[in-house]
Amino acid sequence: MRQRLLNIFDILLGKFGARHWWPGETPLEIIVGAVLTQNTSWKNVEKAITNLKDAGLLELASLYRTPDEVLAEKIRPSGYYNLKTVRLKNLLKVIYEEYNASIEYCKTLELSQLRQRLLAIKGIGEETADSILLYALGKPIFVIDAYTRRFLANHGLHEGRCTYGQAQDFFMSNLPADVYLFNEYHALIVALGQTYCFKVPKCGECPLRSDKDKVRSEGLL
DNA sequence: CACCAGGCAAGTA
DNA sequence: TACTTGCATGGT
Repeated sequence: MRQRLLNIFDILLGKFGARHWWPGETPLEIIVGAVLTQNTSWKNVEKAITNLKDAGLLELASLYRTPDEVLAEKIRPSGYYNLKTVRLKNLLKVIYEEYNASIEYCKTLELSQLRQRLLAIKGIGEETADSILLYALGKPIFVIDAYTRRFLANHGLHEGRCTYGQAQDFFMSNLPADVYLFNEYHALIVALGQTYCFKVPKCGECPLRSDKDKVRSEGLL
């Protein structure tokens, strides 16, 4: 399976090229994007990020002291704005009070301990935590998302439905713990999903949306 | 008009 | 453990 996964990686890399993820210039921008993109299209998140940049708020101290009502208005385009305002503040509070108000300091901390602390924050689930760990802090952990689940189901790489942890274990036990590889692999799966758009029906028992979509992406792989 | 998008938490059974 | 629901905007 290790060779199969590495082979798929090479094919995807050849097809789509290096993705240079995460789309964001600074670790803070990546962290903010990770929260704002929860169940939301990246296009809408871009509008929100632009608003924050224009207002000079995409900086740790500014963001932390901005009143909730103001912050909510800036991130409005990303949806669930009241919820996400609280989630961002919860996260910033931990960075401020427990991590020396420094994202650089966070990078020096141990992966599993940091992950556990992030998951304890209200509004930070597994995908958001892992996106932050991998893309903002450079920790070797594989990010699982909706695209990745469809990818696994469509290509029969994993039997039936699996939990987040099972999907993550699948990749991490079959690949070397390499930040570059995890970074690029996840980004390439997203590129594949966005290109072939293979969805899984909510109601159906079959994990595959349609044979047509499966064949299209299988033809590539 | 319906449905979806790079989730998460809280409630129910 | 396994559903269900609220959260909300913008694009198709």
